[in-house]
Amino acid sequence: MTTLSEFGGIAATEIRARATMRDVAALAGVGIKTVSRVVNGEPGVSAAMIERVQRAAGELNFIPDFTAGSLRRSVRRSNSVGLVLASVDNPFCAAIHRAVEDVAAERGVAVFAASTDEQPQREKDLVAAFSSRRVDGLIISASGVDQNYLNPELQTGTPVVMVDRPPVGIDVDTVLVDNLAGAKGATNHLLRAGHRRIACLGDLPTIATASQRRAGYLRALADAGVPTDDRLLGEGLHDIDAAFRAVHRLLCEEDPPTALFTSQNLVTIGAIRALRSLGLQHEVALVGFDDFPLADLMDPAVTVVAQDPTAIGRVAAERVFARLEGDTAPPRQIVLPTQLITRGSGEIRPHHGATRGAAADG
Amino acid sequence: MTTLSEFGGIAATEIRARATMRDVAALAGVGIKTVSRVVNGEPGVSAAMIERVQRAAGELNFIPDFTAGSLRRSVRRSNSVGLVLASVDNPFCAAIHRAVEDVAAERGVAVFAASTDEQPQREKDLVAAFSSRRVDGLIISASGVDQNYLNPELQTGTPVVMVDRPPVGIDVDTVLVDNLAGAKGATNHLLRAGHRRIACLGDLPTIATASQRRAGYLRALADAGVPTDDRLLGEGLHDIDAAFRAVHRLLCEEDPPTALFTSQNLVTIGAIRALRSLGLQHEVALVGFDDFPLADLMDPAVTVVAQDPTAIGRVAAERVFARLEGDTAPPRQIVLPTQLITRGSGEIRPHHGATRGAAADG
DNA sequence: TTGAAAGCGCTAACAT
DNA sequence: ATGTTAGCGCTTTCAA
Repeated sequence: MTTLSEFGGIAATEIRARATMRDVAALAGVGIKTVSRVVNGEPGVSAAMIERVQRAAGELNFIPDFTAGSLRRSVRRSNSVGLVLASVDNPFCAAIHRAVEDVAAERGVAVFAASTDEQPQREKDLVAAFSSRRVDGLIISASGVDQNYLNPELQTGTPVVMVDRPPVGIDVDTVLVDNLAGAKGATNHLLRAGHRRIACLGDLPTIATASQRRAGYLRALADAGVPTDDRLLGEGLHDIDAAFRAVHRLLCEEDPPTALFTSQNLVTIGAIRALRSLGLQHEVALVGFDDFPLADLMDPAVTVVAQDPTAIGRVAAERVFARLEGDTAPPRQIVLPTQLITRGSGEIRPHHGATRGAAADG
Repeated sequence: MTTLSEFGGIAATEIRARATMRDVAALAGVGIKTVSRVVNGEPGVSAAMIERVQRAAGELNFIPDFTAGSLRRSVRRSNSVGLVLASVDNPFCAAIHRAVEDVAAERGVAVFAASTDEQPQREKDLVAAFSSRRVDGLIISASGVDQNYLNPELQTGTPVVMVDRPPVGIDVDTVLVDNLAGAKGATNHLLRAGHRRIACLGDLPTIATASQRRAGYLRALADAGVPTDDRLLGEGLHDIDAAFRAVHRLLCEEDPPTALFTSQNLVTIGAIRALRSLGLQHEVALVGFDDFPLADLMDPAVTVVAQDPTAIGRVAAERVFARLEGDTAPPRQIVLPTQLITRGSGEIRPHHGATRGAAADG
């Protein structure tokens, strides 16, 4: 693999310090300001000068230090934004990330992305890290319960946009999905199919989206006059395994639910695995909040309440840049709609008294 | 949503310029260097001074400008790295991203991530953008055919590590997967199940991984003395739709394959959709290169050659930091193994002469 | 049209 | 233990 030759441990290609504007100016025999003008495409430089400077810059492989420049620039921008997500590795977050990147790239802005793993302290640490790098704006999916710590940052005029979860303690632009309506719609869909024993399986109620989805579920039941049953309310389900265990237990108990509403991606997948392990995937109905790749290729295909993470990311990034371009209107809360996508699992009708593999429609 | 009051369009909370070390020094009534020492935890400051400076810094919400500092620092680091991927939104890339982030975070290093969409020009533009922000290192999954453009960057001593695809024109640390062995293993697996007409469906042969996987497929056939058939070689399949169409056509032609080797994630999914649309998912065997979420929940579950993107990202990041910490050994090529995960689709035995829904085992 | 000098926020080197 | 000065690479200001 080593094709470039080496002599006594010293690489054939010497490490050369990076060329500066001064170096380019010296080589071209001009003033440093002329180089600056050429590099930045400022007017008022003769064609001959431009040619001469560009030749020198090319020879030295000069790449201007953007951050050094912005130290003195009047409109001081780092041309970077910070993106704080649950995990860059999560499909929902990754879609937001990509959308943010696309909007930023149009403006020559680079994106720092980082993951909190839902740890409030990490959220703060990341914001501090981005802040000390003087990002022009922040897009944050909150992990902590309180975003008070952002106040100093806000006072400097740095735009902050919250995504997916509403902020607490600060008043900033926010891009959310209508979790309550989506959850209500999902539950109504199951009620319409004839279900009366519908379980709601969700994440920690301290997570705003989880509690809103739960509220939507409860609202739908109440509106339909269907009594709630605490045994059908699962909480604190954070990953696939926890969801699997909770659903498995639920279905093996007395008087199990005939339908499941799972309020989050990973919970949905855990539920599918539990249903399969009991052979109940065609008996017990399932509607999940949040779409996921290949949901349509499952057996049965999975009915979901789809969000549009790309739209969330795009709108959030647009808010950041609007603020940077001078928008001083009061903070806005933008609520994006959800969409119920029926694929099969949510249209299964209730199988009364069936614990496993049983029959008889309601 | 607007809870903070406004007066005549002027926010109640005035925008205050960010505090500088000088401001803190003035408020604390000390020299600027003392502030620097306290902020950076340097020794040789009395407890009383530390207390006084910290109070002033807190009062002004002082956050040091890291980039300004590194301008003068002897070991000049931005404490950031650039990550250039096909798309941050792709599960394989996102897993690499997360692993890089984790290694970087341990060192207080932030990650710029960006997507090329396989466009060579974008690859160059992104490297230039990161370069002008003086990233300490670069991790790149090549989209272009040639990485010569990185030479100036390399001359400055910036560590560059290539991931997933080998570099052309430069000699740097590289983290790859054993594509040839993996593809050969997948093909052998199908041969062992009795298949003789095995199609190979891949991406553009200009993509190194695609051509290596194809080579592995051909090698396996040659070793087994099975003649190749050009009609069974699909190329240039970039997305799910293209793969769907190619596989659909292939299976509807005369003398269709009894097994498929798909050399990439999206191609595998396109193939699954095509098989399903023809009702052949239980007749035609399938082994895909690259694992994907829920592959085990498909019907049939999908046999794959799994890569470990987390390991790729981790190892790549570790190489970058090893170089930054002074490792001057010749560039290394690190080849990570693949793993055949049998789940069902790859163990289907050949159904001779079957075009759709037919029977009779071989 | 061109360039010299000052200074952005910070650290290094050198006082005190 | 604390402070002063110069200077990182660039842009701004202002002069030529």
